[in-house]
Amino acid sequence: MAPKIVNRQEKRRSILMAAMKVFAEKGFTKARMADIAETAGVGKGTIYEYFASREELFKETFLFFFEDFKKKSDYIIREVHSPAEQLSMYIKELSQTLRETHKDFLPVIMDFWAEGVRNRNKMASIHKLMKEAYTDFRHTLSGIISNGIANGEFEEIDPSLSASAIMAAVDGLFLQWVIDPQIFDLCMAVEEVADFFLKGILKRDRI
Amino acid sequence: MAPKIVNRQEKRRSILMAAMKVFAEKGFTKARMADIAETAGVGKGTIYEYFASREELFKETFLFFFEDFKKKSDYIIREVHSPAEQLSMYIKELSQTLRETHKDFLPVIMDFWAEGVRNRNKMASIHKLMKEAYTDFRHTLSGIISNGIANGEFEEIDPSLSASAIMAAVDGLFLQWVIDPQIFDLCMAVEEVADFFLKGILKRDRI
DNA sequence: TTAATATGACCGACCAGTCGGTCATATTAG
DNA sequence: CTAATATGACCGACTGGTCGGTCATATTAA
Repeated sequence: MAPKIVNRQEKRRSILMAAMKVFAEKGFTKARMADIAETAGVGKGTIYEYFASREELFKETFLFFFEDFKKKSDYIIREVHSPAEQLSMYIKELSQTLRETHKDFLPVIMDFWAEGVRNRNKMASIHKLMKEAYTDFRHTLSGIISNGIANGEFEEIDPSLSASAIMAAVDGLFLQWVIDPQIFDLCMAVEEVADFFLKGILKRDRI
Repeated sequence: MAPKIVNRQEKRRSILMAAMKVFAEKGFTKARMADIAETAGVGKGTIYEYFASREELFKETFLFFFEDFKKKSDYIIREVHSPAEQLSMYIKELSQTLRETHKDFLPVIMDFWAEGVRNRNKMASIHKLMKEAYTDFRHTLSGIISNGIANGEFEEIDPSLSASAIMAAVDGLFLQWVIDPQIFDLCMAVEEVADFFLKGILKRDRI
């Protein structure tokens, strides 16, 4: 019955995609291996031929999202050269990704956070992944800011803390938007806040 | 004919406290009724004499935290009269509450968020509570800001969006701090960001 | 006063259902 | 044929919530 699937990588991928779809619909906690198997069109046992556990599927999903955004942001950094522009593009991309791509994955994103915070239990690895992801974000952003300071575009602010502040604003607005999408449009809100921030750190007068 | 002289309110409260303790240790999802019963020193069935379900226990816990903060913030609003001062005190109180009181309740707070977002399922009530809480925060903050604008302390900014931004910054920094407490001290970070924000909205020159 | 009785708080064994993961078997490929 | 792979029935661990029975104590009758 099982046909001529040959490429293991490909099959692994298709199972992962099915898992992501189910996660998206139900969230990690409520996603059942049986659902994933059915969605992938394979037997439940087959999943375990490709993934050690439900947790591994979850981790891979997290990495998928992270690396997806990373690719886009790397592109921005590479193609745009003014730190101020980089910053504003980066932030915009982040909010758009959250709003559009991730819209359907809300429950999963929340589960990432919820699990990422619990660093005591056996899901510690998710905490580690998330910590690394945030460190990476912070590093990228503070790099941009440092450049801006160096070339005189920005005031002499604390790059790391500023990076944290930007990420915080995006995450926090996202959270409010998720709870009640009526109050504002995520991208607009993020943009306004980013503008305010930029205005605050841009050197007014370069004599 | 009440046989035993049991203060029902008091007992209810003690069970709730036990639940909060267990939630704090394990998070809502992993907290078992059996654990709560043992911690409270009562039989499992007894819990159901006071609370309809595990979910109700969870909701009450949320309300407990929310109302606790609300009390403190009301006091600030009442006692301090300059909007700029109110704002800065309010933010400080919020971050302190998060850092100190809520430190041990991290897994629960994350569960509030995670559950609050899932507004489709039967826990819809948590979503509603959370939405109300956020609306309340936003309302308080934008009220302060409106006052500040009216009396000329602040620039003519959008009170609601500014309120959202402040909340976002606090929530977002909290999140990062939770994931990695090393990178900064929550209260310091919040204070710096708040100062930056205040500097940006304070009217520099009045005539 | 005290014994009989009524009340409802309390309990934990139990139920019914769930789900992640395993493994004996089936299918296919070579 | 043998090895590799796929499968889903099955297992065992776990859990939220229930229910019939118990018993401490308030009430009452004598």
